[in-house]
Amino acid sequence: MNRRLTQRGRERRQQLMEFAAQRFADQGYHPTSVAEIVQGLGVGKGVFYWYFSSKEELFLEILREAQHDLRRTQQQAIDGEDDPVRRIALGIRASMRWSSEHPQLHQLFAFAVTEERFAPALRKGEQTAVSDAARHVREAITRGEIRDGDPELIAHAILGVTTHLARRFVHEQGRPWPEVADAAVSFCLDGLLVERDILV
Amino acid sequence: MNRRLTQRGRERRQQLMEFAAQRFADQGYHPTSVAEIVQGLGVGKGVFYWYFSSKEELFLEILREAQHDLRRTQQQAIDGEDDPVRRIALGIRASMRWSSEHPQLHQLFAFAVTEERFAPALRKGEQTAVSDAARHVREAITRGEIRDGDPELIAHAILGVTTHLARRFVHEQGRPWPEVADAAVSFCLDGLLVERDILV
Amino acid sequence: MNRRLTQRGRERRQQLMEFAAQRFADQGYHPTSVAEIVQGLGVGKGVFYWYFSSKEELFLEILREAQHDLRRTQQQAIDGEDDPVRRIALGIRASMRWSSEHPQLHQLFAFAVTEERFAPALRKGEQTAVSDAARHVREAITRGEIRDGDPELIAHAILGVTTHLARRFVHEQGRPWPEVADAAVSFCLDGLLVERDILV
Amino acid sequence: MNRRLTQRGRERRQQLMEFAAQRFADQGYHPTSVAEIVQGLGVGKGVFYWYFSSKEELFLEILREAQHDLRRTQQQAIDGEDDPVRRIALGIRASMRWSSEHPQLHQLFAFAVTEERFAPALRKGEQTAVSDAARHVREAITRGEIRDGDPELIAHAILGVTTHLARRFVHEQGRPWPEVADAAVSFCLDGLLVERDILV
DNA sequence: GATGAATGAGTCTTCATTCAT
DNA sequence: CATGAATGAAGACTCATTCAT
Repeated sequence: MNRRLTQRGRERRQQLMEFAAQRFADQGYHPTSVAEIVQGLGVGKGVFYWYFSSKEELFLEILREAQHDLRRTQQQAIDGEDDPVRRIALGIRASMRWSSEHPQLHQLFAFAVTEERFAPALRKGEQTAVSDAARHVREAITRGEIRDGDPELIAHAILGVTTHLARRFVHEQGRPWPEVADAAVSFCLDGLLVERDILV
Repeated sequence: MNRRLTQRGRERRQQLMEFAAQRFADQGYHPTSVAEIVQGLGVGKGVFYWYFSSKEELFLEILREAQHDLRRTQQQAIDGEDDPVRRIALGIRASMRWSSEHPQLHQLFAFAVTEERFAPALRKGEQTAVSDAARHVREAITRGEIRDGDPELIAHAILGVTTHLARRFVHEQGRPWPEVADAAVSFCLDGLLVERDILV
Repeated sequence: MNRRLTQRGRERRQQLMEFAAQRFADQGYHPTSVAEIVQGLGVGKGVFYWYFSSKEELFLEILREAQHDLRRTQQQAIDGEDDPVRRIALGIRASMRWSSEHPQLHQLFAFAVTEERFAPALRKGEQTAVSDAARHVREAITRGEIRDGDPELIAHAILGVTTHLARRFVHEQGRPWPEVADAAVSFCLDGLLVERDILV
Repeated sequence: MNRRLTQRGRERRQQLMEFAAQRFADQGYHPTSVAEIVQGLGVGKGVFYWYFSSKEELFLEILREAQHDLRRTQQQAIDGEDDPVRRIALGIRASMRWSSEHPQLHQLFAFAVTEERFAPALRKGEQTAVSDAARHVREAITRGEIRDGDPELIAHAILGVTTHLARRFVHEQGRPWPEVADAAVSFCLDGLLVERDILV
C-alpha cells in the first residue's frame, strides 16, 4: 500500500485520516464502520481501499503519524534549552498543549492500549517518548538537580500525570491547558509535602 | 434483569463475569463475542441471556463490581489511620496491590474510557475515588502537612501516576507491586527536585 | 394433551387461554412469546407446558373455543324464530354483539386466515357458520321471501359485511354495536338502490 | 434508505419485493426469513439490506405500493363514467379483478390488519379507498339513486363484501372473477329481499 | 481514480421447548 | 404441579472487503 500519490491524492488520504480519527475518538474504533467514514466524506467505498489496505492499517497509520507529530512538537519545544529540568518542564507543557489541540489523537492512544493488535505499536512510540524524557532525567540526576531514582520509572510517572490531567481537566472540563500544565509541572517537580527529608 | 437467583444461579453469574472480564481484557471488548464466552464455559447461548440482558450490560456490571471492590479495598487499607498523608500513601499502596491482583479489571477501566457508552459509568466511579482522596488532601493541607493546591487536581495527579505505573511496571514488566508502590508514593510526596522553593 | 384436570386446573387453563388471546390480539401471535404469557400470570414455564403441548396448540384451542362460543351464541339468538329472514337478521345482530364483546377473538380470526397452519382450522369453523346461514337463505328463497341466488355465496357476503363493519365501526371507532348491526341488516336485506328491477 | 439506484438496482429492488410478497402471502410474514428471501433469488444477505433497512420496512414498502396500484386501477376503471352508481359497480369489478390478479397482495392486506405495526399504514390506504367510494355514494344519494344512509359506512360495507367474496371464491375456490363481481354488485345494489319497504 | 452493488461470515439476540429439582 | 435453569437452532442485521463497470 505504498502508492505514488498526486497532490490531490495526498489530500484525500489526509482527509480520510482526519475524519476517521475524529470518529474513532468519538464513538470508538469498532463502532465506527468504513461505510460511515466514506459516507462522511461523500465518496464511494473504493476510495477508502485505494488509500488504505484495511481499516486496521488506517488506524495504525493514524497512530504512527500522531506519535510522530507529538514527538516533533516536544523536540521543538525544548530545542536550545540547556538545563535538563527546564527541558522536562517544557516537555510537559508541550505535551499538554499538543493534547489540548488534538484531543482525538489523545483518545486514540488510550484505545490503542486496550487492544492486542495496536498495543505494540503504541508502546513502541511511547517508549521513544519515555526514553527521550529519561535522558533528561538522567542528566538532571547527574547534575544533582533532581533526586536519585530510576529515570525510566520517573519518566513514566511524569507521563502518567500529564496524560491523566490532560484528559480530565483539559479535554473533559475544558480548563485552559497552560494552567493545567503548570499544575502538572509543579506536582512533578515539587511533590506534595511541605517538609521533607532531603537525603541526597 | 432482576431475577431471583438460586445459589447455583449466583455462581453461574459470577463465572460468566469472571470469564468475560478475562477475555475482554485479553482481546478487547468488541473482539470478544458472546459465543466465545459461553463456549469457554461449555454452556448454551441462552445461559448468557438468562443472566444478562446484553453484552453491554454485562460489561457495565463487571465495571460496577470492580469499582466497588477497589473502593472497599482502599477503605480497608486506610481504616483507623489518622494522619491524612499516611492515608494517601496507604491508598496508593492499596490501589497498586489491587491492580496487581486484578490486572484484567485494570485493563477494563482503560477500555471503558474510550467508548462513549461506558465512559460515564467509569467516570462516576472514578469521581467517587477521587473525592475520597481529595478529602485526605484537603485535610492534609489544612493541617499544613502538604502544600496548598486544588485538592481534586492533586487527587487526579496521584491517580494518574498510580494507574500508569501499575500498568507499565506491574502488569507489563512484572515488577513486584510493593516497590512500584513505594516509587509512586515517593514521587507524589517528595517530587523530583533536590532543592525547591517553599512558598508556604 | 388430554389431562384430567382438577377444578383449579381448569381455571388455570382458562386463565392462560384468556390472557394469551388478549396478547395475541394486541401484538400478534408471533411477537407474543410463551415467556411473556407465563410472566403475565406470574407463573413458571412449566405451567404452560403442563396445559398445552405447544404454543401452536394453544392458539388452535383458543380458536376452536371461540368458534364454538360464537356458534352457540348465534343459535341461542335465533332459537324459536320461524321466519328465515328474521333468523338471518337475528344472526347478524348476534354476531355483531359477540364481536363487540370479544374483540380479541375477532382479531384472532383475522390472523388465522393469514397463516397456512391455522387457516384450515379457521375455515372449518367458518364453513359451519356459513352452512348454518346458507340454510336459512335457502329456506327464504324457497318461501319466496328473498331473491334467488347461490345461498353459500350470499351467506359469505353477509359474513363479509358483518365482519368488516364490526371491525371498523365497533372495535376501532367504538360505535354501539346495535346501530352498526341495524345498518348491516338493512344493507344486506334492502340493498342500496331506491328503484330496482324485480325479476323474480 | 434513499439510495440513488441504477437501472439494475431498481430491478433488483423490484425482484425482492415481488418474491418477498409471494412468500409472505404463502407462509406468513413472520415465518418467512430474510435468509429465505435472498436464497430464493440466489443473492447474498447483504443485498437485502442494501435495498431495505429492515424486513419491516420491506413489508411496508410492499403495502404502500400495492395500495397505490389498487387505487390507480380503480381510478382507471371509473374514469369517464358519469353515473355514480355505475362508478360504484365499476369500482367493485375493478377491485375484484385486481384481487384476482394479485392474490398475494390481497393476503398481505389481511395480515397487515392483525399486527399493530402495520395496521396504521393499512388503515391509511384503506381510508383513502373508502373516501373515494363514499364520494360516489354521497353523490348517488343526492341524485336520489340510492337510499339515504351514512356514506362511509356504506362504503365499508361494500368493501367488506368485495374483499370477503374475493378471498373465498376467487382465491380459494378459483371461480372466475367476473361472475363473483357480478354477484357482489347485485348483492350490494339490490339487497336480498324480494319486496321491501321503500321509505324514501 | 471512483462508484454502486454484492458477498457472506459473523454478531447479538430471541425463543419454543425441555429438564432437574 | 411448579420453578429456575438450560438448550441451541434460528433470526435479523452488520460490516470489512471485493469487484464489475
